[in-house]
Amino acid sequence: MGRAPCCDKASVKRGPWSPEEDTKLKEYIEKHGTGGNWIALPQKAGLKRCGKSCRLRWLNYLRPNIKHGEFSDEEDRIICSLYANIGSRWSIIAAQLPGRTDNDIKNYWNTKLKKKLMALLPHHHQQNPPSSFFPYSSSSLQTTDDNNHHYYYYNTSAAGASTIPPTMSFTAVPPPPPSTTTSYYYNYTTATNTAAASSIMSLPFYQNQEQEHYHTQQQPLLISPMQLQQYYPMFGSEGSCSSSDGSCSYGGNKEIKKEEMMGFHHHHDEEGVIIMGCQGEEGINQWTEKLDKWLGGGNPLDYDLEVIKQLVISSNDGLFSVDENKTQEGMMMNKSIYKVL
DNA sequence: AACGGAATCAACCGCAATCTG
DNA sequence: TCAGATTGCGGTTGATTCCGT
Repeated sequence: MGRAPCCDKASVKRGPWSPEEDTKLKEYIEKHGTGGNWIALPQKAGLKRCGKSCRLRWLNYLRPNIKHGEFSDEEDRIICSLYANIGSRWSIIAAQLPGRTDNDIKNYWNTKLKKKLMALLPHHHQQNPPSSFFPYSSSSLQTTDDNNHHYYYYNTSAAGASTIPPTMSFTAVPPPPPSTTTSYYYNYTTATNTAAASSIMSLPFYQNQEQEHYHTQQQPLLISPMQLQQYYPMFGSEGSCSSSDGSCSYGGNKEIKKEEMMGFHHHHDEEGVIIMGCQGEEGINQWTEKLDKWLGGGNPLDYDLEVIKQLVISSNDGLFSVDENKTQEGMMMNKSIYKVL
C-alpha cells in the first residue's frame, strides 16, 4: 500500500493566499493553537487548504515576530559563517536569526548573498571553479590562486550526516609532495554539538576585498588557531604522530621535524591524514608560533573568506560548469597523497 | 510603450525523520 | 515492533516584478 497523500489535491485550493485566508488562519491559530495537527487544522479553521500549506503559510508569513525586509551585514555574516560550517541546513541557520525563516534565508542566499560573495572572487575562480561538495561529503577540492599556485583540500566531515556531527573537521592539503617525502597535513576540529555550533554565529567570515589575495603557496585557507580557540573551545584531538622517518614535510618543500610536532595532539586518521590540534592558552601560543614558522604568517581572518568562497563556487548548482576532469584529477591527487603517508 | 530576460520569493514537492496507535 | 500518519526540511518551480533595450 502506497503512502496516502496528505490531502486531496483536487479539493484543496492552491497558489497564493488571499488576505481572507490569512485572516482565517491567523485568527484560528491565535485562538486555538495548531492543536499539534496541521492536517486537521484547515477543516477546523474553515480553509480549503492542505495542512502542509497552512503550516508553511503560518511559519513563513503569519506567525508573530516574522522579520521581513533587508538583511543586515551582521545577518550576512552569520549566514555565511554557518553555511561554511554546516552547509545548507537552513532551519539550523534560521534558528540563529530571530524572525527569519529558513525559506527566507534560503531564498536570500540563493538569489543575493551567494552572488555578493561571488563578486569578491578573483576572476579566474569564476572561470575555472574547483569541484567540491563541502562540507558534508568526503571529497577533494582543488583550486588555484592568482600566482598559479595549486591547492588541494580534503574535507573529513561525515558524509550524509543528518544532524551536526560530533566533530567536524576540515583538512587543508598542500600541493602533492615529491614521491619520496611524507606529507604533512593539518586539521582544525570544530563544533561538538548544536550549542557549540550556535557559537559559530559570531565567527567573522570575511574581510574587505583588498585583503583577499594575501595567501601564498604555504598557507592553507582556514581559520586561525586563535579563532578556533575563541569559537570552538573544545578544539583538540588526541593521538600520536608516526611516520617512517619521524618527520613530516609540508607542501613538499617544508620539513617539519617530529620533535617540532611534539606538544601538539596529532594522529593519523583512518585515511592516513595527520590530524593536529592544541589545547589551552599555551598550546594555542605554541601552535601560532609554529604555524608562523611553517606557513609564513598571514592574516588569519582571511581564511574564512576563502573557505566561504570555496563553498560558493563549489555549490555545484549549475551556475558554474564543473570540469569533471579536474574533479577526477583532484580525487586522484588526494589518493596519491595518502599513499605516501 | 513594448518586449524579453533576469531577479525575486511564495509556494509546492518529495523525501526522510519522527510520532503514534 | 511495526506500519501508517504526520511533520520538517531542503530543493525546485513558477508567477510576478523589475530592469534594460
